[in-house]
Amino acid sequence: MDRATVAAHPRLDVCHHRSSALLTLHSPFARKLGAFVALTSEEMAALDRLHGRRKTFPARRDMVHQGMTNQSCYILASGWVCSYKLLSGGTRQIVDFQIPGDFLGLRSVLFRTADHNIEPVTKVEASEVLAGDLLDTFSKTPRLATAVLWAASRDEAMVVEHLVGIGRRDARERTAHFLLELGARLKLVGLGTASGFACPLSQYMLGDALGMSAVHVNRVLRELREGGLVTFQRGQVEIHDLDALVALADFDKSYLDHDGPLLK
Amino acid sequence: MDRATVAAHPRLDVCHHRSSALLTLHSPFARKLGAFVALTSEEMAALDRLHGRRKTFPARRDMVHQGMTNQSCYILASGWVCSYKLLSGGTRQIVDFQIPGDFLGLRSVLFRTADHNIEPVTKVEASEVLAGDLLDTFSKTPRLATAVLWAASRDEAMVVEHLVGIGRRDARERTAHFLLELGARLKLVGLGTASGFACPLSQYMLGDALGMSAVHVNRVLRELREGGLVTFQRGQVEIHDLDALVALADFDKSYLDHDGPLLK
DNA sequence: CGCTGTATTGAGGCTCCTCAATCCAGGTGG
DNA sequence: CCACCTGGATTGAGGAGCCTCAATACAGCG
Repeated sequence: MDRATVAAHPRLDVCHHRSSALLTLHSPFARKLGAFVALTSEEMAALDRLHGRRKTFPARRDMVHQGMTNQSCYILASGWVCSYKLLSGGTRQIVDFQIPGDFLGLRSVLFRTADHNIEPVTKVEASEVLAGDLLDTFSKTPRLATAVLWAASRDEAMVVEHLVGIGRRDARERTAHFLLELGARLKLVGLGTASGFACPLSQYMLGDALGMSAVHVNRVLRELREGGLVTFQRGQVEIHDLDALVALADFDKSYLDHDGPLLK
Repeated sequence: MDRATVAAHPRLDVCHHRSSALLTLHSPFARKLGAFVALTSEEMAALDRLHGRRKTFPARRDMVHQGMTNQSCYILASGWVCSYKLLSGGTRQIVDFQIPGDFLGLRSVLFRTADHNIEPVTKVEASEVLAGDLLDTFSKTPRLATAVLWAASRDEAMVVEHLVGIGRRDARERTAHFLLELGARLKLVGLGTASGFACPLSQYMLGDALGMSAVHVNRVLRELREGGLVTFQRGQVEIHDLDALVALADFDKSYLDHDGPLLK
């Protein structure tokens, strides 16, 4: 994997989104959008201007909760957050986790009121994106609107995969799939390797994400550990038998990754 | 709820998307986008041009299946379709049903290869939208890109609600929620009333959508029927006690509907 | 050094599944 | 016009998976 040299014409820089030196000068978010739409330097600059105030949020205190109106959205710089919905019974379902480079709260902005809660799992740093700025940018830089549509579709694909898992995979398969997906995403932003990653999630959170009880999560993790597949202890996930895990989970990462920008 | 008269300036026509006579001249799809972004007549025209060949598909034969490349997407004119994913074990999970006016296959176009299957539930008529036309339209008519982003986000909200249901609602609640959501969507496009709607889905399909077995669907439907809540027989859903059903399902339809366009 | 949140393990029970039989309606061919 | 066929709906019986409750073990922290 040789690094491409920075070409004169910026369009060419992003033909292979993971190999452009120039891109690493921009935010991980810009790098992500560059995977979908080959961005010009103007578009890159517009993206950079989008980043508003840098804000810090403490762990465990909701950044956004259901029903709030006129929210901003955020681009996550460091830390993990989760998006979840509360049910009347007091239970919750975690829809997704966001890791550095992810966009969050887009739906809360597009609809005027938030339809889900956003809670930092750890201490979080994020750039605020004002709703007005976002919509202005879309009208002035239409290709960015398309790029964000693309990114949103990738997020939707993840939610769909999550739905499939909860609907049709049993607890072991579902857990395996979840860990593999998380690992693949973290690897894409340089926060993990093929053999493992740091993971700040508690078994309660895993349970709320996987649609099962924390107790059962514990039993499943033990089974996976005793089967020599994967270990999740003390905030660290170690993948011991990737192939077996992939086979168990029926994991296909194609929905997470692309070879290059789809729109030239 | 008085009907607004058709104003001279088209921008104003769509302030209340369900009350504009002019809009009914356009496709249901245009009406839906108009709920998000107040469309000018030029934008409307661009939307109309998007509709390509009208195609017919027989029931039960996949229109698109996983892995196909270079797909078109479609705007559904009549009939029902479902989007589903197959698992290695031979089971499937239905992610969503599409009804007239819905856009389908957007993700299959944005990514170059389809990540899910699309199967007509009934005989279907749909306008083909070519991938190139779609992207061209986005660049020439940027507000339409934003509008489609909005519509895609609404779809995502539905998938999220579906995920929450499968993860954290039991079979009765889930089924009730599903029927309510379907009813609300059909009502929005004039295919149902508050008291019921025609529904071509078999109990097998319901099971694949709700993440349960067809046998259990049957038992749950019986319970709901015997409880006087709702009857689903011979392709017809009759809602007998809407309030009780809403309470049971913890149903909040705000994610389906909006008061008016969000972007003026 | 107790407090608090998390992890771990056991016991018992409920939900939902699978397998299997029966019933019913619509369509088809004789 | 009826026997047959097919796909869906319905019901029963037994079992697997996951849940809840509850106890105990840990680890970090003020």
